[in-house]
Amino acid sequence: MTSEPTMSDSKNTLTNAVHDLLRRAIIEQALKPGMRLPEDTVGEQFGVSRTIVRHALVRLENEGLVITRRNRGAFVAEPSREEAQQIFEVRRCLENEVIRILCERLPSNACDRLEAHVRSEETVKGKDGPVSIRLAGEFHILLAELTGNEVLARYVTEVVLRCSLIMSLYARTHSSDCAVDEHSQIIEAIRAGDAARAIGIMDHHLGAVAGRAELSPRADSIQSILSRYGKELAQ
Amino acid sequence: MTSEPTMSDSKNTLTNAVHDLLRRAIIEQALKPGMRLPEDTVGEQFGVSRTIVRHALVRLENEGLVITRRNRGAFVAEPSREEAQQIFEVRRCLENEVIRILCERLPSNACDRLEAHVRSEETVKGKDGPVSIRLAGEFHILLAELTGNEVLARYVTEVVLRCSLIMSLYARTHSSDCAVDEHSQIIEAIRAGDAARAIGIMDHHLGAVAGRAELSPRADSIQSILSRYGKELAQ
DNA sequence: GGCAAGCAAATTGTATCCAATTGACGGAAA
DNA sequence: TTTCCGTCAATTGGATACAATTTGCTTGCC
Repeated sequence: MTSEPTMSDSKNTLTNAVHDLLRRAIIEQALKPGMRLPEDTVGEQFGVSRTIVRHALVRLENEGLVITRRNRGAFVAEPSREEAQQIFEVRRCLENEVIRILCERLPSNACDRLEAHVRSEETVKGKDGPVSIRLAGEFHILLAELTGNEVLARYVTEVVLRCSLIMSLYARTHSSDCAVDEHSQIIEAIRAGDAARAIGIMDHHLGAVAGRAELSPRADSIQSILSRYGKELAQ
Repeated sequence: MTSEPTMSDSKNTLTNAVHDLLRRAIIEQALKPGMRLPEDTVGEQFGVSRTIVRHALVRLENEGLVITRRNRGAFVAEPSREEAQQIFEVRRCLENEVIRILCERLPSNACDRLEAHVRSEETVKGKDGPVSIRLAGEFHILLAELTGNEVLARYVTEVVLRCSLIMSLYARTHSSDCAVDEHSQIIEAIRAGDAARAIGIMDHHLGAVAGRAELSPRADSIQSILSRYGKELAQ
């Protein structure tokens, strides 16, 4: 589940490699939001031509991790607070569905895999580094993949990745202590087939994650701020 | 809402144009599932180079409307019955969320726009042509866009389009008579703020749509069919 | 008659090349 | 001093050329 079997693993080798590398770099905050991604710089770095980089960037844009401006190039996305709330809304909806499905039909080895993952999360517990961020996200991705619904899994993957990006932008702290514990609780509830409780925990969990990002208070989009100052200038 | 303002309308003009054109052609069944899409054939047809076509195809692949095989090229997707069920599952989940949101916060002009759309659906009622298929889908897309949640709207758009493709593969009939009527009922329920009823209708509606496609009965993958005919030939 | 190997055609994968657009810098005029 | 305009460097948008891979067919052998 880690990261590779992205449905296009064995094809488009180079494009895929660059795509995965860039995505990882973004999620782990090596590439920070707003940072430019010039095609030939990236290309030289990886020893491939712009063509490859370009294709990778197109994909990343589709995933919402990168935005491109015409004739300006690609930038690591900087989700607005509004966008962040929308993403969290969708994520909650999707993950609740995941829980619902898993409580109905849980694959045999599911709990083992989930618990194994939580253990690996615990080994990096305390360190608030990029690795723990990635692992925390991958727990949810694993959960989605266990449903067997690949479409659902793909969407959950996308939203989770974007949430990682959001947290790197807005979160005050990444203290994942409680998170790991809640992951365990979710496993418990699912094993018991208690959908209601599992959804409750998940809601609380996502709420906590979203809460750690200060999404609501400030008005965020430049235009929403400036719109209060009159529009007369723009002819 | 019709089709253009796809968040990247004014940029990448050529790529976008080809992308939209191909998508439309697929949804309206001008390009049938399984049909090949050679890059230079398409390119010549539209008077652009392979570069453009390829970018468009990458996008379409991300949307699940085409698949590409390494060194073989791109084909219009032929969703398996299993995949189709997964898509319907996700669609139901997402559209229920749409309803829930709309019952809470309904934009002022929403009902007008929805009813206008239903009226335009009624004008082509009876004719089971590609246009009515597209319009039926666009009702749901409009619904999603009215939530104001762009992420949600994007996912709904994707699933709805894929459902159109699925229907063109598996549906016995496209009789959209009942569908249009149910669209009206959904508007009614939303206007009344009755989320439970609206969701009920939507569930029934999607169930009917999914039911019109004979998804469950036959095993569909080639290998699962042929496996019953003995495997002795293949060494 | 069937099977395997090898060759040729077609198509994609990748790199390089030219053109067009953008943003920045600097100079000139008000 | 400030604003405006023109030129220039940098970077992407798009097209073409070459390499690698696959496929289907032909040929020859069993």
